[in-house]
Amino acid sequence: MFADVFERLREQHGPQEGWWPADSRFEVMVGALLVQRTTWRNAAVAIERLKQVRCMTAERLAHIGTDELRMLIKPAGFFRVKATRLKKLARFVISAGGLDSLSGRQTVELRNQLLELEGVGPETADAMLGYVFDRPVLVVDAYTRRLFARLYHPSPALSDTALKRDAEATLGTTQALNEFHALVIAHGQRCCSPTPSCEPCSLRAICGFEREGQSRLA
DNA sequence: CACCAGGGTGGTT
DNA sequence: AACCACCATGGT
Repeated sequence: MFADVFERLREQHGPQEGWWPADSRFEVMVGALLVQRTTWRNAAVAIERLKQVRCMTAERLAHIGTDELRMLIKPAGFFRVKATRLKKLARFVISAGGLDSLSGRQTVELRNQLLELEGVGPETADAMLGYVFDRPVLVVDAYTRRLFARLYHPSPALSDTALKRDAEATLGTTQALNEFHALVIAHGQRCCSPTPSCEPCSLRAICGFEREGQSRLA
């Protein structure tokens, strides 16, 4: 299932190497928080503004004034809660002894510690594991659920943990799982809108189930 | 104008 | 466990 979908997505949208560009791993962590429930476009503006004032480091973020931080990240939306969460993230990284120190921990333990952070749920934790700590995990987001709900239709949708387990067992490597996530988003942004409109889409048999009656791969 | 975007939290039933 | 309101800006 995952290998087949991966092939078709890559066929249609091309390789997604170099997705999630950033100058540092810490910048990826910041981006993972800032992009929550907004577009990458808006999050990128906030990221640029942080870099312009040299605040894209754990040390600077931990000490910057909350009001100033709020103003800087305002374009990303939810700026009050996100400012608080960014400062807690920065303090966590510092107290842990830096990202290299965090990298030495077991994956399950690291994931649980990320989940303890305010504002870091399952998806953000997995994004950090995959794109910061090089761990082979599937990031399950709204696009992923929507695509596979349509794929399995009319059968009931798989749980997030079931999707993760299958994808991680099938695709295996961090690179493949990260690229798969990028492909799902690229596909979702073009074809799999909330209201299916996959006319030009080669995965139309999957996405257009409402017009086709049932989903199918063949 | 309404709706959506690469979630998460806290409260209620 | 399944809902709900809330957080807030910017594009279509």
